[in-house]
Amino acid sequence: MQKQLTRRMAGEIVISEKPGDTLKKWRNIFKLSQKNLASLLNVKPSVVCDFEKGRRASPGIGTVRKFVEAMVEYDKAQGGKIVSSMFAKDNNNAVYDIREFNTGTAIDNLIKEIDGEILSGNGDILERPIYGYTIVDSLKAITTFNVFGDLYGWSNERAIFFSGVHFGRSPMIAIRAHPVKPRVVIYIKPKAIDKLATKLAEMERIVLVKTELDEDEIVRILKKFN
Amino acid sequence: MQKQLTRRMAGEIVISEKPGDTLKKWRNIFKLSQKNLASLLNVKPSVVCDFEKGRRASPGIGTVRKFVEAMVEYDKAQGGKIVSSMFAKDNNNAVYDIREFNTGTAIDNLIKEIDGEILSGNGDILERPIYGYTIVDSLKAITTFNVFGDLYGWSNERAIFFSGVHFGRSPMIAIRAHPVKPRVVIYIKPKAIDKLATKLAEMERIVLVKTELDEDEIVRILKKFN
DNA sequence: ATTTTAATTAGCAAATTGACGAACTCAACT
DNA sequence: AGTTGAGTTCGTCAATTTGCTAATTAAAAT
Repeated sequence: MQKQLTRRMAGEIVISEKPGDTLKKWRNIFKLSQKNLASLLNVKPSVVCDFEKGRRASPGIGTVRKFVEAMVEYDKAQGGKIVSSMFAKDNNNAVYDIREFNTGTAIDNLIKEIDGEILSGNGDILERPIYGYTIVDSLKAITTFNVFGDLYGWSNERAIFFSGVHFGRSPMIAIRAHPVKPRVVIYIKPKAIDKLATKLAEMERIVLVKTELDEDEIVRILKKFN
Repeated sequence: MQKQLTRRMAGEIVISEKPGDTLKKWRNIFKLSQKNLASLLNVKPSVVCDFEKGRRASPGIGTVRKFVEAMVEYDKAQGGKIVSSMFAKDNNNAVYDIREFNTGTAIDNLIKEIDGEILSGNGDILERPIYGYTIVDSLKAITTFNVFGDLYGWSNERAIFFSGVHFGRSPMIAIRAHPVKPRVVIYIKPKAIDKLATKLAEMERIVLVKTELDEDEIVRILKKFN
């Protein structure tokens, strides 16, 4: 649940030009001062600063873990606003459970364990290892716009660009239906703008924008941002 | 592209009971021996072992980065089989681009940069910072079963359980349509099994299974696996 | 104009990492 | 029986990290 977020945060920090900057980014997202975060960690503010400023070239993963977990824990204690703003409510989620194994498990072994009956498949294909499983509600999986779960990198504080827009209704309806909302929706070269789209945008307090640039140009331009 | 994978790997390693085990898991996925990986990193095999066995309680993020990037680079040099097996082909993907900023950018600033025209939204809401963006093809986003992108934690070497199955056609059709395939599909308490389902499973060389246990029981049982 | 609050910089002591090499186990071949 | 390959354990040591205190700058608030 929030483990997923801590992983995302940790991964981003580790694989980053400037881990310190990324750390700082997250601290800001959680609306914590250095002093504040330091006290959560029982260290002095200068320690936090040293990490953010990159004085430590390669901090230990224990340090990273402490940092991200402290932030998430803190948010949880405050009601979990930040964390939950980054995830859809599990309510309407097609995924019932998802987990990884640390070592491979043979398929037939797993089948045996769950008392499964094989309807198709045989031979050494059954001996291949698998490394995790997912349980989904098939009905929901087909009827839910779970695509939109993919759209939120880590924060709903973001812009979503839509290309191939005809009237601009469908994207806004989908957003309306989805529990997590972006701050900005930008239509790329829309054929037209349906009134309903702007109405929904207003209702959701989302900034709706159109542009006549194409995707490549937008990408090129946005590269400048850091 | 593969940055996303390195982040996932790094995040998993950092936020893990036993980072060494997770490291090992990934090394196995990339089908590398310790010796092999060590030579990629220009260190001796014992170094790799020390990390996997947890002799270092908190290795530096630089070390983690070196490890995961070496593995991904290695795979890339071999044709990128492993990495690409974990992602849908970009061909059929609704997501055109996805990126994060390291510092927040004001909405109106971004709008200005891309020469956007505001159709709805005003006031200080335009000054709020955003931290990333996503570009999607709306048509594909609505018509593609991108839900299934969510189902693949990090590997297609996995089992997918489907609950609420009626005839078992829809899940297999969706899998057939999706570029990434699981190794095993397990129906939980299906009402019936359509012939088409088994036929498709054969075609895709997927092991198709049904079980009469319910989700909770399966979860409980699978907890044993590590 | 003065005081807080937030963030940065730097020197230092203790603890830990990162890497090596050598010795050792344990299967799997030949 | 002997050899190879993969993986493990451990003593060693230079290089780095971790966390402290104290001093300094910057920006907000009284």
